[in-house]
Parts: sequence; structure tokens; C-alpha cells
Amino acid sequence: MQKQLTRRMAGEIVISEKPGDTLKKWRNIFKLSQKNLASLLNVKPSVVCDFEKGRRASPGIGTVRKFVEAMVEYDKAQGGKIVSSMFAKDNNSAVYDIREFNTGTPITKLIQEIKGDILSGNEDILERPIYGYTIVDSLKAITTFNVFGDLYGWSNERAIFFSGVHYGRSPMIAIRAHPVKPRVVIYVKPKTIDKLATKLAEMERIVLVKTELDEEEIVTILKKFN
Amino acid sequence: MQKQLTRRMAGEIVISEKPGDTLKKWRNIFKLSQKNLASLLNVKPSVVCDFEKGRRASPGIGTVRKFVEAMVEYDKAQGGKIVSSMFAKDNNSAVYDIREFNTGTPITKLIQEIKGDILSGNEDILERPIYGYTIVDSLKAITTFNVFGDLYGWSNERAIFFSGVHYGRSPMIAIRAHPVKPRVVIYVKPKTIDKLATKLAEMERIVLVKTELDEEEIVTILKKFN
DNA sequence: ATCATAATTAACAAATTGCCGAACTCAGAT
DNA sequence: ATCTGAGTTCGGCAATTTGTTAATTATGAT
Repeated sequence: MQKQLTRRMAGEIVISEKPGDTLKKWRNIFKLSQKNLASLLNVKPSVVCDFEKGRRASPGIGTVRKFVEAMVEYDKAQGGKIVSSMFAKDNNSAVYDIREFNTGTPITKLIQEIKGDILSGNEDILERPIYGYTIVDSLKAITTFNVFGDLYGWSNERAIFFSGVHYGRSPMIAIRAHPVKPRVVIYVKPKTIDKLATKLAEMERIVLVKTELDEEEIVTILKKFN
Repeated sequence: MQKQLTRRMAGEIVISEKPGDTLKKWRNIFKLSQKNLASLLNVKPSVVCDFEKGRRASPGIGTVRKFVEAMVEYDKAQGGKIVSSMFAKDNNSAVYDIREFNTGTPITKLIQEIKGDILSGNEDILERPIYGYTIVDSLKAITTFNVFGDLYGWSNERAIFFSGVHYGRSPMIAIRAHPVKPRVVIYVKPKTIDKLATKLAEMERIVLVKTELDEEEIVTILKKFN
């Protein structure tokens, strides 16, 4: 959550017309004076001012990073009120985990690591790299509300894990209906696999896989990926 | 949509452990060679490599910006396939517009600009600054699906406009139920205002306003804000 | 009118970036 | 066996950033 916010702040600052103004905006949101912020960063207040006023036109990303991380850290030390107020609780979310990789990981490598069995998918697709994954509870995903907008991180070159799968039809139907498609769909400990599921996967040219590992084990394994 | 993506890319690069790797990841996603990218930027390929390999520990945000914008621009020229594939269509979204400001805008100023009438809200709150707004169709927001997770941009110090309001009860009830609260709620051309709405607003210490301008006019006015 | 705090500005030394060009490695394709 | 495209490494140099000190200008509060 904190990392998400720092990224957001950094992105906003970098792309802004006036990075200084954006920096200032965040400083204000965190209710810090230039002096306060400067002391968190071990620099003089004039430095903070220089950046806000755009006197340094293109600060290094290291500087930006220090700034945003200092603010978030500071808030955390104060109880994290600001940071957490930025995020809706979204408690009953169907999304168990979602992450992006920096390096493209070949589909085959992922399948191997999670001890997956390929149910559908021809060889030419299997070497394609993916850049992230999402783990969702399929029942919640369908019953609660529109998770299908949140399944995709920032690349759709990704794998989607469905847990709580019974026959595997509904998730594939949902994917068929959705305009954006993942590269790989992985059923976590499915009861059985309906033929329709594999058929749809073939039609969509999606690699369909099942694994007997549970969500926790999967997350642990995927932590190693970058 | 493009801006959103550039911000995202920039943020990821800045916060990344290895900004170079992240840069490379994006170059790969856009299917560009170092040479291609270099020529888009009017620099030599070695420059691209130097950044990817981290020879420059803290490149300026100007550099990062050039890089990400070049990639997105390039994709756009090719038909924008990559960028749009990053976003689910989400066509029937209830969100009409959502934006962030760089500068805190006092609530009173906003109300004045949109010719709003204050229905509830005592003076000490009115001077507080807000940092963004969201305009939603209240009916869609409630009937279609969980928009209430998407109402908040990156600051909850914001105004929320509801259009299609009948009595104004449902939107306030939803806000009451939701853990994150806006500073200002504005009803766009409401039919009538139920007492319960103002009562709830008072309880939540939210400024409740109505305006007779329509969505388009509001967006035009708010464009001036920064 | 005065005092304190916050913010802005100028001037300057040391370090770093941004870019180039040229040499080099490492596949694959011919 | 050689060629080509993609990527890597690095010395060098001008332009910029990073940080300091010290003086100056708001902005309130007493």
C-alpha cells in the first residue's frame, strides 16, 4: 500500500507540467513545512524550496524518491493516517494478490515453478513472456461485484490464478466476455475441469493450467520472481 | 488514458530498486529495440543502454519523462494498441470525469465557480482545500456495480459530483457506508433534496451543495483549475 | 510595532548527469 | 566462417544538479 502510493506520487511528480507544484501539493497533503521535510531529508530548507519553485528543473529520480519516501515514512511514524486515508478498505475484495514483474518471465518457467499441469495451449505460445499475475477467488469475483476491471495490473501479458474453482467454466466464460485477455489462466486446486473450459481456452489461445498448490504456496514461490 | 499510463510508468521507474530494469521492461512491452527507442529520442543507442544498465544512478525526471512519453507517443502513432490493451474498456462506467489538482483549491472557491448553493456545512470546513473531484451518475453508480471503490482518486480531500439525483438520499447513504469520505458532495441538478440527505451530511461533517449547471458545463469550468 | 516562523533568493564548490563515439560481446542467419 | 543486428562498456567533456550559507521577504500572532 505504501509502495503503491510512493509510486503514484513519484509518477505524478515526474509527469507533471510543474513538478515543483506537485511536490508541494504532496508536502501539503502530508501537512509538513519545508523545514520539517528538509530535516527529514537532512538537507536545508532552501533545497526544498528550490525544487518546489522549479529552480532545479530536472531533479534526479533519487531525489524524488527520497522526498516521497520520506513523506510516507513520516506519516507511517505518525500512525499512517494520511496514507491509509488514501485507500478505500475494499475488505471483501476477491483479489488475493496482484503483482508486476520487471523482467518478462517465460510462461513455461512459471508453470514449472508452481508445479502446474498444462490443460490447453500449444507450444508457440508457451515461450511468450509475462509481466505479472493476479490471484482471485473465482466465486467472490463473480458474485460480489465487478472485479473483472481489477484483474489486470498494468500489463495484460500476465497470468491469472483462479482459486475456488468448481468446474472451471465460469471463469473462462467471464474471460471470454471481457475485452482484455490474459496469456495464462491457472486453476488453483480445481475440483474437476469441464471440457467447455479447455475449449474456450483454445478458442482464445490462452494457456490453461491447473496446480495443486494453494494460494499461500504460490505467493511464496512467486516472490522470487522479478 | 495515455497520461495515466505515463504516470504509472514513471512512478514505477522512480521507485524501482533497479530503475534501469524497469525502463527495459517497458521498452520490451512496447516492443522497441534500444536503437529504435534511441532514434525516437534523438540520442545514440549507447545512451539508452547506459540508463538501462544503471550507469547513471539517478537520472533526471526530464530524462525519465522523455523516455516514457516517447514510448507512449510511438505506440499512439502505431494505433495505440499497447496503451489501450493496458486498460479494460469499462464502457458503462458510471464515472463521468475524475481529476486531481496540483494546488489545493478552497471549497468556497469551487462552489462559487460552479454557482453552487450550500445546503449543509459550517464555516470552518468551507476554507479547507481540496485536491480533486469526481463526477458520477448516481443511478449507474448504485445499480451497475461497485463504483464506490473508484470514486476516490489519489486524494480523498476532494469533491464528488452526483448527477441523476432524485432525492439525494442514496448517494449520501452510500457515502455513509463507505469508509473513505469526501470533503464535498455536490448534487448536479437534483429534483428535490430529502431532509435525510442534509442530516447525513451534517453527521459526516461533509459540505453538501447543489448546482443547476450540467456535467459538461462543470467540466469546462473545472478545466481551469490546477 | 515587533517577534517568530515559513518561504524565497543569490552565490558558490563539488559531484553527477547527459550525451557522444568507438571498441566489444553475443546470438542468429547466411 | 562471416555478417548483421542488438546490446554493452567506457573515457571524455559541457551542462546541470546537489547541497551550503546567508540575506531577504512574506505571513501571522502578540
